Amino acid sequence: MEINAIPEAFQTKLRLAVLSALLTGEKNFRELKNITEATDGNLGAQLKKLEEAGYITVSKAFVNRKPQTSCVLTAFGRQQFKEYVEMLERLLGQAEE
Amino acid sequence: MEINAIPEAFQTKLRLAVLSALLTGEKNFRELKNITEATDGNLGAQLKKLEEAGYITVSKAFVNRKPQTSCVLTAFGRQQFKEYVEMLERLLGQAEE
DNA sequence: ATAGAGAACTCTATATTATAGAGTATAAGG
DNA sequence: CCTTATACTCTATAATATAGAGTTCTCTAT
Repeated sequence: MEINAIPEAFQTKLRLAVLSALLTGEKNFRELKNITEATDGNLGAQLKKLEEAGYITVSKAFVNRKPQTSCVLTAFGRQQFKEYVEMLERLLGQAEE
Repeated sequence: MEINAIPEAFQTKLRLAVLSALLTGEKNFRELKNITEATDGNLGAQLKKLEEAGYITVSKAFVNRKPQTSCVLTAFGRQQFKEYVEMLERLLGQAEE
């Protein structure tokens, strides 16, 4: 990954917070809303972007007779996150030599 | 540093690229322009924001009889960069346990 | 049947912010 | 003076994040 080609997924607090939360496993819409403190509309919009970019998978089902949207990080999403962190580590490392 | 309070400095490619470039030492306006491929106006605007936020120090002088703007990372800027990377590492680390 | 509740959406308007690009100030050199 | 180079300021535009209202869907209760 190059410093001039940082994916949009990492360029807002909200999307980054969503990805971070998903690193530790599946989360539903409510959980993400609590974690990020975003409004329904905004969270929905950003989830859609992350899904379209292939970072997460969104699935819908009825759980306890209530609708539930669940989000999981894709292998690609996890990999990109890792590469992003590694790029930053590399830059920071260079500086300390 | 908290995932819900990521500094704005890290929320665009351009500012992040500037900070990254400065990790390895002082850079002048032209160098930053080449590295980031930004326009004069945009680079100037983002440098101003980074300066106002205390991440960098901008100084002006005449070098070889030409005006030269030089930018250096402040201790605060370096520290914040480090904390940002550490936060991401922590999040990534959690996920792998 | 029908009404109501809860979840999560869609849609639209607004606010914020990044960006481009023109114009400007400054100092040096011819 | 007039030109050149640098780096700025200013303004308009484009892009995009966000808020919030309204909608859809399914289940439950009456």
